[in-house]
Amino acid sequence: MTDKHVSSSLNLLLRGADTVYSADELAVRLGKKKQLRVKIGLDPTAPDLTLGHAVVLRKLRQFQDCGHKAVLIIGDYTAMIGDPTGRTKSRPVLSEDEVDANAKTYLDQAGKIIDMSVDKLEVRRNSEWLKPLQLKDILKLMAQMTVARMLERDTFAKRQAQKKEIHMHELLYPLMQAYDSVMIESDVELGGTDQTFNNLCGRDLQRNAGQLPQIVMVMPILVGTDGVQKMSKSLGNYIGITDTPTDMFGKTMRIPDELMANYYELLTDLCEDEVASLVDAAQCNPRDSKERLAKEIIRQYHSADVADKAAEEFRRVHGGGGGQGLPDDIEEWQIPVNLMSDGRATPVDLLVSCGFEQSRGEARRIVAERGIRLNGKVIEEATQPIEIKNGDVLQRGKRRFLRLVIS
RNA sequence: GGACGUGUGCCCGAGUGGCUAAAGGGGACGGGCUGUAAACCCGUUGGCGAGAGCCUUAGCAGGUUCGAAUCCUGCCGCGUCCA
Repeated sequence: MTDKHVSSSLNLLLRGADTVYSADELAVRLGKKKQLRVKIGLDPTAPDLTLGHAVVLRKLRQFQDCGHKAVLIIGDYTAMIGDPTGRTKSRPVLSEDEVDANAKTYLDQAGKIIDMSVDKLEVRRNSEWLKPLQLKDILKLMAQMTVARMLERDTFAKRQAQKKEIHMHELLYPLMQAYDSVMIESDVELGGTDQTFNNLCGRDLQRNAGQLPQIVMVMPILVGTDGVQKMSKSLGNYIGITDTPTDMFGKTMRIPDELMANYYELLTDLCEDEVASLVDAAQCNPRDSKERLAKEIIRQYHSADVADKAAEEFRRVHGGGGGQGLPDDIEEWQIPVNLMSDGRATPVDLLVSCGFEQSRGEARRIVAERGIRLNGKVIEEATQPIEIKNGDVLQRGKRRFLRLVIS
């Protein structure tokens, strides 16, 4: 690698990063022209990946593309504590089978983003080195940290201020994660900004162990589709990596305009200038830029073809006024025979039975709210039987469709 | 271990014996307006019932009362202070 190469890959690698501790060190290490070990930790308790995870994984991919090696740590042992960042309650211990299953799903999904070839990826579980530790080893680990420093950590500090409880074992979490860095001799650790403290701990332990401290690169936390909170599955404001193209497209179109620039930067490869003009309302209709964004995202997890189709479908179903068209793929639902009588069925029965509504009361309400249509026509009466033909389309609100099948 | 508090619907939060299925806000959902954005407006937000209406619910278990989410007792969870 020439110096020129080094500086161009440095530019690429720094793109989108929130903070690097430190960029200078990174430049030096890249200059050594050896394959770097780039660590990323994952939590086997939550195997469903969102675009939030993608931000960090995409960065990891960039390192791989520059010739470096990704080291994925499956935190099967740290998961027993649960990252205090999420201030989750104590977590149930996962069985080995669960860890296996979760790790597999995770890898399947991550494979859509990172390079899975053997020379570019190493997968390890931290039980490998954490499990055999004796109390004396743990004490040695703990001796490398002071209480004051540990309590500096924002989540602990916050809880202290609010007089909330902090369990002693939680204090160990950052150390365990840091110890991972020592064990795999990582050169770079990637994470979200909420991981800054944990990752920096790794530097201390490595230094004490006589290793060159890892460079810590933290990526911004992706804001969810609500435009307010961090993207997470439990908050329901997420776009999943395994979402269908239709969902991915729809969800992306529904993000607040202000989020576009952010999503462009963190989730696509478009260059800054291009993004700048797309985001400038004077130069580009926000709707069109958002469509472009949705396409760019879907292309990565599906294909360019699929992305175009999703865009077309979206325009057809939702475009202009009320939106008349139907989606390409409508899930079919077989009406149970006992609901039908004389070719008729009651809306309430249908709605509850097909899962659109949880209770008959809800079903009655949604009909009263004029939220249910059959073949595009609003159903007025919740309890009057209506005629159903094979292939009729039942619609709830603007985006849920079901094709009724009568056998 | 002791003292005092506190526990309400998805969340926050009012109520402090009947008019309370329970104010208000948030969220969510539906409708309107739009670019299915934001903002804004309207509506819905325990179950059953075609309907009148009936039923279940206020940490848990009992009790007082014609009647309790509201008063009493015990238990549990949480919090603050003291040891």
